[in-house]
Amino acid sequence: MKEKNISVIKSGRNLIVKNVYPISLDQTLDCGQSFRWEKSGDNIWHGIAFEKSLSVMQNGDELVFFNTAESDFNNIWRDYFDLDRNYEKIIKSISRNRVLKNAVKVAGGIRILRQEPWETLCSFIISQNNNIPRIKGIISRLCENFGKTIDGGYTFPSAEDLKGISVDDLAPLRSGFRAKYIVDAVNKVTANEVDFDKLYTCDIDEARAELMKIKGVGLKVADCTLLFSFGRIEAFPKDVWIKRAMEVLFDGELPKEAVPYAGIVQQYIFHYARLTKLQI
DNA sequence: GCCCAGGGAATCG
DNA sequence: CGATTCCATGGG
Repeated sequence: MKEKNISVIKSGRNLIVKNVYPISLDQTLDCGQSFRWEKSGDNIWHGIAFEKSLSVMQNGDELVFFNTAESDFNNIWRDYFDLDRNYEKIIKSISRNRVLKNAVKVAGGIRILRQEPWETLCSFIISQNNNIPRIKGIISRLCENFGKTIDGGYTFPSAEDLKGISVDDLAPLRSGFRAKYIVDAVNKVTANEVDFDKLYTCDIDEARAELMKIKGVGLKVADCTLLFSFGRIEAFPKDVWIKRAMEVLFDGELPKEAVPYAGIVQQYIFHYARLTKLQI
């Protein structure tokens, strides 16, 4: 599993990371798996995760982590950006399929993030029957109202931060019918009725069922959480885009080359379908 | 006004 | 079971 030659070089207060291939920060941070990263005009991505603020930039095949300690890189960002998974091997394998080979051309720089479970669960509860700009707005207001202020912005409020919250308390989010789902998630997670720890390794259907104890969490939200937080690439979130794309591209059935890497391929297809607006 | 948005619950038949 | 309807809100 470990990729061979990631090299991490200190350069003043920055870290230069080389030999990560393939990776595209633009694709990875703007493909709908996360909602809190923003790129400034100077090509630098800014975000907050695990209560740490990060500015990061890509220069060709180099990643520059600004003002980042090696310990933070190794403890947080290395896993967050999934830098130790061998994507080259996966792409080689799925590219035997002609359509997937084309999808890789426009989306092959995506890394499946390993985000905080609570943030991902909450974000995709908010995502249901919603569009990405408004999802981002609601999440932004959630963080401003209930997160901690740190240098560079607000943290995503933990379930514990939100403990005891009511639907009325969430009114400033303007999240509509989803507020009651957020409340139920807060209640079940803080009460340990939903156990995140086992979701990394337990049977995938058991993991889905665990998350689906929460009202407002169905198969799609569960699979997004398992894929974008727990590295469970066998999860395959089926949203409206994917359903359409699967029909057009594959007559409804995932090519067998893709099955072992379903979740990663899902992101390639999702990004490909949205970019090309399905005029394929 | 209408339609749709990274769905899911409730309620049918 | 599968199919339909409703859910809040905002942009096109």
